[in-house]
Amino acid sequence: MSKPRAKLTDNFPGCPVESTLSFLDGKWKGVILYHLLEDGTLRFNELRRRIPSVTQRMLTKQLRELEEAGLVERTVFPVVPPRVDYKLTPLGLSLEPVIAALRLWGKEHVICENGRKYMVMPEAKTPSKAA
Amino acid sequence: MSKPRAKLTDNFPGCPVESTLSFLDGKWKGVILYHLLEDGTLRFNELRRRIPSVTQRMLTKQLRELEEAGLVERTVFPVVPPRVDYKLTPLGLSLEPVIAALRLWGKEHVICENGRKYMVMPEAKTPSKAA
DNA sequence: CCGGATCCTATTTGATACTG
DNA sequence: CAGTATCAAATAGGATCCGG
Repeated sequence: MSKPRAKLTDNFPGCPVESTLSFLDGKWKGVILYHLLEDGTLRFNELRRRIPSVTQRMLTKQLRELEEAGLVERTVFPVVPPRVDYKLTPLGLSLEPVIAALRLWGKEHVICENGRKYMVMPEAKTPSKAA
Repeated sequence: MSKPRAKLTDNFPGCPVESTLSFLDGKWKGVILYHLLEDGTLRFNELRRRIPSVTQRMLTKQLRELEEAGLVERTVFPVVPPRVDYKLTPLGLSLEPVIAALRLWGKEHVICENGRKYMVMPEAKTPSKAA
């Protein structure tokens, strides 16, 4: 702990971009947020089923980080067997446009099948030239 | 090589989100893209000056990854001293709405000063949790 | 059902020195 | 100026077992 690597970037113009990305960091936060946006409230194992290749440990971990960031709310029901619900906080919900933008770009420019990635160049399909 | 960690997620609904994020992954890609969007073309050290805490090694690495992803174009001028320009490809430019969304959210919900992060809740205007 | 605790490996990043 | 090369540290992620 002698020298904590700069957790975030410098306070420079690009900072807001990095700040936002820092909340989406980790292998599963994007999908988690996506599913919570879609379904509203999900239990732990419901989330797990929607993200088959995530391990219990990592799902827990990423959910805790999202919770700590104030994006996700965790509700524990004192019942047996245990029941824990996850849903987005207002702050989490406010990420909707961000997730939407990420999703849109992915749908337009990446073909994702069977775990493989293929790029789709912009001119090949839509000549939406904004340059 | 026995079991390569799934590089990407499953081909599930959240996939486009994850795909896009995978291109922005790494500590500096966000800022790099931001600055290239802002300034159009930048030389290596110009980029470095805009991102003071990035190391030479990392800047090179991330730029190479962006190049390989087809988002950034690298131009080497055969002169002495060397000159290398970086600019976005059309595909890279198409990320503009994504970066804009990330940036907007960051500006609205995160205060980033002196390397510290403070959240700004959507309803409460004052960050009562800042400790 | 929802985790926490351990252990272990892979990947990422940083520090530093060197080069055409 | 724009990198490479090496080494070491830190982190992330996965596998597995345990527990209320």
